[in-house]
Amino acid sequence: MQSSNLSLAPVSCDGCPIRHRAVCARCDADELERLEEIKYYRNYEAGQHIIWSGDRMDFVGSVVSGIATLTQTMEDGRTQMVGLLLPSDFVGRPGRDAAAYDVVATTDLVMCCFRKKPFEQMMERTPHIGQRLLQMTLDELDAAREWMLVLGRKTAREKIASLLAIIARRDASLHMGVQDGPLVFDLPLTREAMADYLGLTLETVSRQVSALKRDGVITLEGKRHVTIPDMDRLLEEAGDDSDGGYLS
Amino acid sequence: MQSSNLSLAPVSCDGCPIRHRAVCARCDADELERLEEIKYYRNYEAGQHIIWSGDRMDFVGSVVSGIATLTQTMEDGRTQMVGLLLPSDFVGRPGRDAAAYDVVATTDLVMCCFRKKPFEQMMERTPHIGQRLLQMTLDELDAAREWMLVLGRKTAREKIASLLAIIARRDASLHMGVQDGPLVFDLPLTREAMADYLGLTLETVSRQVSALKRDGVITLEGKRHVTIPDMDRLLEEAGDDSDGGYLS
DNA sequence: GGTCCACATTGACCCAGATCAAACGCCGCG
DNA sequence: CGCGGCGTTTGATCTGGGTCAATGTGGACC
Repeated sequence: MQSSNLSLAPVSCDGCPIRHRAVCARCDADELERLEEIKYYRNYEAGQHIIWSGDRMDFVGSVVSGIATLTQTMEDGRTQMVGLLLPSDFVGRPGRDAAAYDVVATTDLVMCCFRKKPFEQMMERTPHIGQRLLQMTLDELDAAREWMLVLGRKTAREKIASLLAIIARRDASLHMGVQDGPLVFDLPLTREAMADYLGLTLETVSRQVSALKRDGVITLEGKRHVTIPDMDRLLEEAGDDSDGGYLS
Repeated sequence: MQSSNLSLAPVSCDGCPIRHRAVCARCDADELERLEEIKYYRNYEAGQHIIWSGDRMDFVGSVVSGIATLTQTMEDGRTQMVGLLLPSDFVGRPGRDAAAYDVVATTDLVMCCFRKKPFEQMMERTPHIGQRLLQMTLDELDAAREWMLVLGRKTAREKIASLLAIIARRDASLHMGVQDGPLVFDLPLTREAMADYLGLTLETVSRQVSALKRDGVITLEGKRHVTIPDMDRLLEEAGDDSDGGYLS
């Protein structure tokens, strides 16, 4: 189950895979040095709770590798995912004591943690960190608002198509090969997690994925390996502007 | 229709009603002075479009008085509100050229605008602005995520109750009288706007409002004036944790 | 190779909320 | 005073997606 409990974390920021995308992106060598003093790495296994909603937070940090979900749950068990955390995404909120959401690792995961108090102090003195965090927060706010349209107004089929488009797009932006061929990727989520993201039941997710497959919008190998022969077609199914023309 | 086209805007920041809640909240006298050089006021009438999605933005700014909505619309006309802008809320995104959403005034409204370029430059030099904007953006992100739970998982009745609770709460926090009596306020939204906020049809909104009234959860005078005899009861109907215990 | 278990698919049925349609109430205006 | 329009309510009907239940599938472990 835990293929390796050895730390796969980078030892210093120099070789860090998220060095230029995380909160620390704008920091210079000097600032980085001070960050290193308050940072430490933690490993989590797939399925493990990283943070429980309501818990006192004594750290903030960045996802270095792996994937986690941010979820909210009502007393009766209804669950809504409110964020998907990918490498370089920030976890926690400076200036708040208690966690507002559950954070769960869906794959094995490495976090780069900063002790909260010193990090907050450093934010006061280091504009670069706050500036970068502002950028990232604005991006997340945009993503959240995009998602509100999906949740509030799209049909089940459009929801699934939207999710696939998002995952495909970020996956493409990761291995930045500008090959125009069919997109291929692995779904990092179970059907249930997809349902929690989309405000659906897992049965409906399963049915709509099957329908998209039947209609040739996607191809499946196994349950997780997806091929998208025609991205425009997928975007059409998602109900998005066909031009897809918003580059951040 | 336009009761008064005269500027009701404050002339200087000193007497400004949102002085201590807007982006400028942390600014000192000196910084405020520099802000005043790049600011100007604009008035809008109820119903007027303030910003069209996709338009080039040459300003950012704060709502001084009045209420506006942030909405996203699909080609086929389905619309989803993604934000409700109240006095002190910030409009526009530094570092982005094109507006991502439609902004529409739902009441007569006054905006305090800053020319975008100079504002961005000033943000670089004035940490206080960025810090405050970060706080505000984090709050909005939390609100958006709260809303994702409402959109994705709540029933129509719970959605209406949630919206009423939110409006009641912010209204209470405005006229900070800690009177524990029944809450009373005016709905700032039409049934259609409520529907756009909640991902419902206006008929369903109307029916559920009637149902809450019939069941004594709320009282209505006319179509807009709402009394909430028992806030805990309303929160229960909203499906929220009964304790309501998150103070920011 | 067989068993187990978690994940996934598929089917049958039902209901909350959408859709379509009609009518109400209120206000401003000729 | 009657007219028209907008926001709203209410009713009748339809349907997308939820619910409940059974079955399929593949990988880990004995």
